[in-house]
Amino acid sequence: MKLSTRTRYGIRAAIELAGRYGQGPVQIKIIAEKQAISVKYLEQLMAMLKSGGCVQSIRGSKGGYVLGRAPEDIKLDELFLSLEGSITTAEYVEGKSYCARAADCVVREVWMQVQEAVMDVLRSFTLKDLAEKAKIRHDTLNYQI
Amino acid sequence: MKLSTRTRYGIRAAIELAGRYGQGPVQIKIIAEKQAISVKYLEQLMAMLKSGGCVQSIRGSKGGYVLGRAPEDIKLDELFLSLEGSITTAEYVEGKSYCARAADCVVREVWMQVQEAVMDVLRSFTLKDLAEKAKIRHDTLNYQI
DNA sequence: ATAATATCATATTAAAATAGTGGGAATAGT
DNA sequence: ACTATTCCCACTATTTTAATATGATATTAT
Repeated sequence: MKLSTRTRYGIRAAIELAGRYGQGPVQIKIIAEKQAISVKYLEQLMAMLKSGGCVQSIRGSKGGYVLGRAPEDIKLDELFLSLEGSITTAEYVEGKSYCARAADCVVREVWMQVQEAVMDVLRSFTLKDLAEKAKIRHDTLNYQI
Repeated sequence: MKLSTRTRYGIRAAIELAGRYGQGPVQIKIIAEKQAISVKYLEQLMAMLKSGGCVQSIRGSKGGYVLGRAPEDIKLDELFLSLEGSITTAEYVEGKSYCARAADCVVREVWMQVQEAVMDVLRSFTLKDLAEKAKIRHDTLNYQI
């Protein structure tokens, strides 16, 4: 139950897209460079985000990636699920007939609550929030405003 | 960020101990049998729980494991940390000088909140709670009270 | 058309974490 | 002494993570 770089990279990439929202497609190599992620690895992460519906792609020359919706409408829980999946496997939490052992059955309720709590926190952040915060810090750091 | 069997098994083993609290040491093979976990694997999990201070061991014949404290004083967050460690690595969340990239720095706050939320949920459950619930269900299932 | 620029798809690899297995030493009760 | 138990360490197998590599496919520009 460690946080994977997959998820960290993926969310950072999405923040990068959010920061450039409305400025046309952003190429993977731009994101990879800015966020210090391998281009080929990032390709796979973008594919996951795309499957999840958070981002869209434009193929061919001058193509790249754009957010599927406005940054203020994309919350982190959605990105997280696209990249990481549920923290508990579907069979485990959602499975109905899993109460063979009583302890197992009881603990299942705990994990369901944990999962809900995680999702609640992630739902409270939008890409817009994070992109703006990152911008402010970035500016502060680099240009000493 | 999937839930590992290590943690699921470990917590179930602790519930088993809680259900037998005050009845002397419980042998690993008893727990393993009741909870359908490999004896040798469980040995390692018990060692982790022991290091974390949640359980104590008694060596030699008629030995076994007992809870380190009363079941009502042991909360799940403690067991979780013993088995799984922090969901984010210490360097990452607790590291101070990690703001090389602005996006990274901003997202760090998210993971800190996630971690706190998880711990809050786990802190709201004691082993006594779970052991009792498991017992009730067990009885209901087996003896049709 | 052709070339250039992208994503897309798939396979392979390396390292780490997870999930176990096995053999015996140390310890305590009888 | 014998037995039952934890303890310790090493080993293995499987899965996941984190890439890397190669080439196909789509789109635009010239």
